Amino acid sequence: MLDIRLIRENPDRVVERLKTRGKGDEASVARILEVDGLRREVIVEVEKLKAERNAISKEIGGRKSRGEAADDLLAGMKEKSDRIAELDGKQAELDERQRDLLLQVPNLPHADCPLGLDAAANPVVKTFGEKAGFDFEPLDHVALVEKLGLVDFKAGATLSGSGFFVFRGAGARLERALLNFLLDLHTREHGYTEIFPPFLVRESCMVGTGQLPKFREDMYHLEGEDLFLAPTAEVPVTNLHREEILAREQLPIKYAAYTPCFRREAGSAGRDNRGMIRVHQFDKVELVKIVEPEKSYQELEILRSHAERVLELLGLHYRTIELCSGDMGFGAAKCYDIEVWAAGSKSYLEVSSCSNFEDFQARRMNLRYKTEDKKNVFCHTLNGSGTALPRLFVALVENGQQADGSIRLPAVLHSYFGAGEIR
RNA sequence: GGAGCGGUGGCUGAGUGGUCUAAAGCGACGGUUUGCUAAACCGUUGUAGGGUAAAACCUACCGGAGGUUCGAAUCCUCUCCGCUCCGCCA
Repeated sequence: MLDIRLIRENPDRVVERLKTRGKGDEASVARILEVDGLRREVIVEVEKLKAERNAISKEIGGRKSRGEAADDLLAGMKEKSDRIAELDGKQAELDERQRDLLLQVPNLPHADCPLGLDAAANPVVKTFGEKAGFDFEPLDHVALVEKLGLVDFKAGATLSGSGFFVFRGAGARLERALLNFLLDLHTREHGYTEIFPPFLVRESCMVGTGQLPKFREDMYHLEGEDLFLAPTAEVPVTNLHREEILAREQLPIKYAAYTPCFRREAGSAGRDNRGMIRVHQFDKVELVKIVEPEKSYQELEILRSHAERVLELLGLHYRTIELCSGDMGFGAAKCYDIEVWAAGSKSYLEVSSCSNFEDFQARRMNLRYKTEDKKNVFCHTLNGSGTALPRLFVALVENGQQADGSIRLPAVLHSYFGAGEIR
């Protein structure tokens, strides 16, 4: 959520920055300012009336306690109170309208963010390794996992519908091995505190991290209960500190959490619907940071390096791209995507998205810290996948395949998996 | 699911309709005194919004939302959260 004062004081700058996203969001700035103006007019009037009422009530109290009559003061008070109630109602309505509008406005892209309207304008900022070479035609993961019995797509469809799958045998074991590897890496070597949160969260948490109110149709919602299935651990983990004022010494806070992620993927029917690339439930280890504002961009670079390290340890070729203004997610001010090469699919798969939200989420969830000079200031929040699993699984399977159909695993996984290859 | 008890400032905790401008204590911060520390004494001490050139100042906030009243921390209704016990349960 943007600061209403920023919009009030620098509307032109806000409009100019929102335009770089290319989604027409700047149109709401004028409406927000209009509501804000009306709102402040009402506030000035109602507070003046309240001050008068308070003064008269106090005088009435004083007289009554001395046993004096106060009828002259009581006259007209009822009308005054009714008018106050009326204006209070009007103000509440305007407050709500203003908040509704503000919650729909995306974050302002950072000044460094490359300008552009879609993925074509995203610069590659780093590449690691090279595409694996094969002296045979590599298969894609669907063929490989079915041949080896690692994943059962049909069973997933039977149980839950399309977009769900079942790991079996060595496939399930590899998934579990990867989770352990990732959590160990981030907690032991990168200094994150492990969190295992609830997978169901309140609406207020979904608003806090920015999924709601705008993206409701992408979320699973429980019938009869006001709970949502978390689409990412970002939601429960970042909201761990909602409505808090943290001590400066607590920062930076660094959390790593495994959760399954639930996404309806409404509107993307037919896209990537083969295999495990785009599914309704998948596993992910997420990294979340809560930091001081001055340090958030430096923390973003570190966060990104932690996600990249996963692929480097696994020996997987990847590229990191910087998202341009028009391709960034709703809450991000700056964002990197990390894409791993999958030799069978012959494509780069997004396995991590590392974002700095600045104070966008913190303002929504009222997450602050006390500065050295005792001011309460919104924290900056960041998160990045470290990493998403099914696509990592795909890359390992496709890049590790051998001519006989077996799969060779990177050395760091051997102890986790209990073997060096799957056959 | 049932019954009961609670929710007040950074913390403890008083407060059953009118100077509540929320007592008192603790803590924290500043000061005086002091060889140093401690003690003692004095003072300060929340959040948000509005307002102003800046101030002054004003408003709201006692879990949340409504209501009663000229006036609500206090009375009423609903609700959320916590704790205890019972039932059920992996």
